Amino acid sequence: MASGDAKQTLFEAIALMGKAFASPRRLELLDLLAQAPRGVEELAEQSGQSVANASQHLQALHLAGMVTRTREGTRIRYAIAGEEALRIWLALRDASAAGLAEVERAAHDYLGEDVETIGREELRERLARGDVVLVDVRPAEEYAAGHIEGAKSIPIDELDQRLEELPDDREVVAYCRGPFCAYAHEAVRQLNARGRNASRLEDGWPEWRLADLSPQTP
Amino acid sequence: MASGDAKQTLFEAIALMGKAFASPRRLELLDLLAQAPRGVEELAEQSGQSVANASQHLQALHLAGMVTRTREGTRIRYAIAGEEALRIWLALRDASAAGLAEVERAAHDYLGEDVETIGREELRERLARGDVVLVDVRPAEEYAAGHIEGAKSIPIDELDQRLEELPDDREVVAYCRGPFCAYAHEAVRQLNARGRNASRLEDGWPEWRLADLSPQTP
DNA sequence: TTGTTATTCAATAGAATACTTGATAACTTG
DNA sequence: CAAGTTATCAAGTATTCTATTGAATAACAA
Repeated sequence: MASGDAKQTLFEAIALMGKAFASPRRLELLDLLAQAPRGVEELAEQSGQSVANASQHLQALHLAGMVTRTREGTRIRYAIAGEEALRIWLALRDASAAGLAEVERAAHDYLGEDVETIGREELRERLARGDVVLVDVRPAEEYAAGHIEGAKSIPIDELDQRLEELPDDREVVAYCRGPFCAYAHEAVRQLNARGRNASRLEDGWPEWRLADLSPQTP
Repeated sequence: MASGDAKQTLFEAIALMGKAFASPRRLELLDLLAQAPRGVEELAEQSGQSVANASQHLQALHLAGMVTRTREGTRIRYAIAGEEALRIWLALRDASAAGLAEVERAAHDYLGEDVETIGREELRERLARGDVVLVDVRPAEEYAAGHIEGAKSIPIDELDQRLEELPDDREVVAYCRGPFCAYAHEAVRQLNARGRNASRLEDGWPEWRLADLSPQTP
């Protein structure tokens, strides 16, 4: 039987990847990248940290194989590394949410009171029937980087000015970054306040995409 | 919109869970627990670390919600926390194996040359047809804690003395802890050396169990 | 009670990590 | 080529993590 040494190397390599998920700052970057690829400066700003720091975290993520980097002229574009990376990140997030009351509480504080929710499968069926208007309320760049087929982009900031763009004979479904993203909640509240029938997709774009990539995900 | 504070808390809570996967020693404990529940002392010994150290790591895993602990008289029995924990651990392990050439190399050093492999689905079909003898070559306690239905327990150490227990009109399939466990490889080599037709299941008990728990896993 | 066994706690030294600031490198554009 | 962007590197300090040691606790048996 081989030495325990090789086995040790194995665990060390996996831990290297695990370390990538051990810092809130890195997770925040990963969360942003799950929506759309970005440059270092944008990532730094949107996650509220210094550029140098963000760069270091991004390198750590890159070393762990969780993100890819491509040079685009003068900027470097980071993107999430692929299905595996996305799957781990979502699994970790969900497990944490399921396990810790603290997360629940924080989420509730952040998201506000509940609004009506619709599941992925139901949405798919109703889209096929032409039964609903689907609105992507994330920032326009994230929509541009990828979105649910058939969705219309109305960033949450512009929603109240662009209400008439939504046909009023159909129910509205809003979605955003995921279950812990406040945009869709907010959108549904605004729509309800205007007397519109609206609900939000239970999760967001990354989950939808992952489900499309590997149809067996629940 | 709520403060970024609650959002921050969210990432911190997830990172807490991520930290659980950031140390090779902890991962080794988790890997053992993925096979069967155990007491602290056994875990310490089987992973080659001091009892106090193992205890601390186990507490970290417990805090992160990855393991459960139950008192049983004078000993405390740790077990992997559930489907979620198992899924994350396997996802991480696979992603690491897929991404890093180093892991490949270490695995190859450890496992030796390739032997014939059979997939989960194929095994399931052939078991249903009564076409193969399935042998669990892990230690007896791990078999006792859970095994593939229809498998016979022959720990790898005893295999050469118990060859006649295997009917020689059927092919043998061996399985063990998972793709990086050497037992099944070794078993197939031994069987081949005796002129038996044998192959190993491509992964192991935890993967089989997870697939049963949530049938959609690939 | 007094051992015995199994586990955890507390203290500590050394290693690794996080974030800051200021300098440097790679590439574009004028 | 010089000036301007964008990203990384390097060094320093504060913090956190890891593994070790030896002592403390909890459950049980004699």
